[in-house]
Amino acid sequence: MMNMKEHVGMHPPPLGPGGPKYSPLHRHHDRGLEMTRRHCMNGPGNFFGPLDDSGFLARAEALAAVDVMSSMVKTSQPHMTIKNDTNYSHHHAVNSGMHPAHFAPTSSPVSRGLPHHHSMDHGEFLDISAAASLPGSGPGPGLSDVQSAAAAAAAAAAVSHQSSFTPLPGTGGHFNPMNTMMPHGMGMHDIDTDPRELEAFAERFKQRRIKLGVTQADVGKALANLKLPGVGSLSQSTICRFESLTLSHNNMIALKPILAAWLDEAEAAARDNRNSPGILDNGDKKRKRTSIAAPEKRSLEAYFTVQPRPSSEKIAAIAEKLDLKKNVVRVWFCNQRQKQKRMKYSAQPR
DNA sequence: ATGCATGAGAA
DNA sequence: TCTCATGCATA
Repeated sequence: MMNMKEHVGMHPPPLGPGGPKYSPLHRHHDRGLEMTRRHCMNGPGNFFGPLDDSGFLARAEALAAVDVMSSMVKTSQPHMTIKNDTNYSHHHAVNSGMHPAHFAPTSSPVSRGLPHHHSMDHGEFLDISAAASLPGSGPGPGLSDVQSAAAAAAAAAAVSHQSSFTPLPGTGGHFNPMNTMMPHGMGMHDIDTDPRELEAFAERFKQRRIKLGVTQADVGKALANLKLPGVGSLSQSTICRFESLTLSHNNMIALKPILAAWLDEAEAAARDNRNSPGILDNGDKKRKRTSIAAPEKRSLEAYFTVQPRPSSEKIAAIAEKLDLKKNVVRVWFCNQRQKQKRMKYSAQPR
């Protein structure tokens, strides 16, 4: 079974299977650089200063950039503040349910509706009761059993959520979306939204997951198998990002109970040591990814410091100068904005 | 682990 | 059109 999306079918580039590759890799660049750049930026001339090591080349880019910027910078104010996700001031209602397309709802496996201010209630999206299975592809030694057991358990059992993972007292299990502006003296309810709690949980989750011999991808699929209402599968990417806190604060909060539930069950299953066949997946891969060259990326970053939200026209102008498709530029800006909001790099006091 | 992308829902 | 949650593809 493949789970390609509808959209993929629309304009899927001619591509062969890329083949899954894994690299223990590292996290080379970006974030830090990004931040640094922002902090350093003061004037048009400085935007590129810190970045450019090559000199003239970067300079050329800078000039071009300034050109476009000049039109958008009128009353410009170079400054950006790294906004923490506390700025979220809107939206979403809960999950839209899954699509009939196979089992993995790509659009909203979980609930997009994050708890926000006013009336929120959570708990609903974790209501679980399901059955899951795990991949039997044993990566290693003799962990297969554990994995299967874990998966099976997760599947079979329902979940409560915080279980043994949330040592925090206090909120009797309610989310408190508003702690966004508390300097430090949370009073009663930010526990669920407390960054430190999330961080602690993420770390714990990862450690235990590994101990169970389950991969990030396995966890994502197991969640789907649990068939919790409104909760589909999650990708390896998302699990990874959860563990590394590279998700928005709200997203972390929404996912935590779900993952906590899985972990709880998985460990229970491991304890009982049961075996389940587990469904192995196949994977078809397709879609191609466009990549933006370094020079262009640098220019985009420069523009971003000046105007994180360029108008459609500015985007078009930038796209032309950099010889990129307008949509690519637009998406790049969107993604850049999102990055600013990721938990790990948001000014979370710690 | 992370870059580029989609899509639902809110503005 | 943007935001946000997510994912495929890939370094």
